Parts: sequence; C-alpha cells; structure tokens
Amino acid sequence: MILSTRGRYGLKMMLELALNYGKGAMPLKDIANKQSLSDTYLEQLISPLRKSGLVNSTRGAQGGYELSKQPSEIKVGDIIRILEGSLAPAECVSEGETECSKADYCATRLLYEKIAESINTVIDTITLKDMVDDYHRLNNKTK
Amino acid sequence: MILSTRGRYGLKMMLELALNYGKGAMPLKDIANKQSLSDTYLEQLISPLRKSGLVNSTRGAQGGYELSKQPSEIKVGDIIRILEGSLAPAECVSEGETECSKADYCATRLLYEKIAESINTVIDTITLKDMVDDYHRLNNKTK
DNA sequence: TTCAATTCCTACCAATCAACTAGGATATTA
DNA sequence: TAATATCCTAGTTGATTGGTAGGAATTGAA
Repeated sequence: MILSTRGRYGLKMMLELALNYGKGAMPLKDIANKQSLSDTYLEQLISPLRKSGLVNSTRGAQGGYELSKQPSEIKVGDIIRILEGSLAPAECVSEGETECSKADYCATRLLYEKIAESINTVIDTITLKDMVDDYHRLNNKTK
Repeated sequence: MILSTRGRYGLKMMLELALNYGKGAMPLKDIANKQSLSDTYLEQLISPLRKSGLVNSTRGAQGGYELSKQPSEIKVGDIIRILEGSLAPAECVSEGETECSKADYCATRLLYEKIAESINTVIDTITLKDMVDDYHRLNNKTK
C-alpha cells in the first residue's frame, strides 16, 4: 500500500472540508463522525495541514476548520506530500535529497524518475474541486 | 519512499542478471559483491523470484542464478509486484481485494484508481532489456 | 461570568514491519 | 571429499503505524 492512513484519512478530511467550502468552519468531530474515524487521530493529521496553510482553524465554541483557499487551488499532491512525505519510489529521486554518486550511470534511477514523474503528474493535476465534482457525479445519479 | 529495499535490491539483482544473460549461471555472491549488498539478505529476495519462475537456479559448485527468459520478456512490474506486493495506493484498488462497499460513491477511490493506473502503465511498459540499454548508454558514453 | 465546545500540544503505547543476521541442510562439481 | 553454492527456517533490532490519554488555551453563548 503506497498511502498509509495518514494520507488516506487526510484526503477524506480535505474532501469533506471542500464539500463544506463557503459554509463556515466545520468542527473536527463532525468530520470524524461522517467518516467514522477517530477524532483524536484526525487531530494529529490536520495539524500539519494547518501549519502548511492549507486549512484555517477557529478555536472555541462554534469553531472548527475550513479550507484556506478554493478547492480548485488545492492539489491532492499538496495534501499527500504534507502527510506522507515524498511519494518518490526511492530516496535518490526524492525532492531535496542529495543525488547519489552513481546517478550518472545508474539505470535503476532512470526507472525511478519515470515512476516518480508519472505519479507527480497525476497528483498535481487533480484538485479538490475535481474530487468534489466526482463526488457529486457519483452520488447524485438520480437527479 | 514507495519502494523498500526489497524492490530496489531486487531490481538491481535482476538488472545484473540481465547484463549477464546468455553467459551462464551467476552466483549470488558475485551479484552481492558488485552491488555491495549483503548476500544473505539477497538470498531472501531471490527466493520468491525463483518460485515465481523469473529466474532459474543451479545448485552446487559453479552454480548460480540466471534469467529464465529474455530480458525483453521480463517487465519491471513483474519484479516489483513479486517483491513488494501490489503498488496500489490503497487497499480498495489493490488486485484481488474485495471492493469496499462505498466504491460507487467514493471519490477518493477514483483518485486511487488514477494513481494506480499511471504507476502500472510505467512499470508494465519498461522491461529489463530497456534497463540494460539504459545501462549501456549511461556507461559507454566515451565509446 | 461561567460553562460547554473546540482547537492545540505533548507524551505515551502496542503491534507490525523493515532490514537484516545466523545456522545449518542439501546438492553439485572438481 | 572438499569447496562451492543454493535452499530453508528462525531470530533480532530499530523504526514506523495507528492510534490513545490528558490536559491547557480559546471562544461563543446562556
């Protein structure tokens, strides 16, 4: 499994916030209840998302979380990288890593670069808005 | 990191065997020495590759391992799946898994399917022959 | 003004997994 | 028969995963 619960739960949370976008702050408990997840665990996951500026928080009663920008401006790659770190297949093609000394004659590295590129293309092309659209398409078939 | 040492070392081993293709059996110790890896660890990794029929083994003195078919017939996806299991981003899109009940209205699943598809396309398109070609291109620049 | 709701923060914990090592049995060739 | 290999099972150590626990700080509403 490429994504751990961190990335998967994080995506679910962010989708929930995207569905709620424009309707004010949403308490974490509501998100946890909707997704049947532990709210204390989700707390840990939303913290880095807030620190990275993807979500804003309001403390106290009637507080909660909301997206800091429009769903169309948040790429799923942003979310995944914050929660999972780099999705590179190997360290030598991970962002910010020092290149290994064999880079120029390493054929496996070429392979890793191709895999990384294809993954990054997908997760940086799809935004939360796309997921919201998918959600509505999947759940409002009868309308 | 998507690939653990199992997949990465496995790929290196198989590339080494591909470079040696047609020249008879290659003992594991030689592979380990060339790659500066632990031969006892590599032993564990080559075992499933043999059981899956990707490599043949010859026991005893002058024995070793060799590819069971041409490098062009072995996809890197074959190797990775044997050593790492499925590269699916989440269980619900992993081969052989029972679909989760929310499949039809789950927007995150759609995302996982797109990621999985792009990864599979890459690793099932590239064969060991491609890696051998890359290797020669990268290491014989002066020729 | 006080209470309930909520975010925020640190620490802990159990179970699993990753990356090996160890030791020996079995097979083959020189 | 000695050396070279594969083959097989088990153990070991450290990190990671997927949480829980407890409480401090903040805010809105009664």
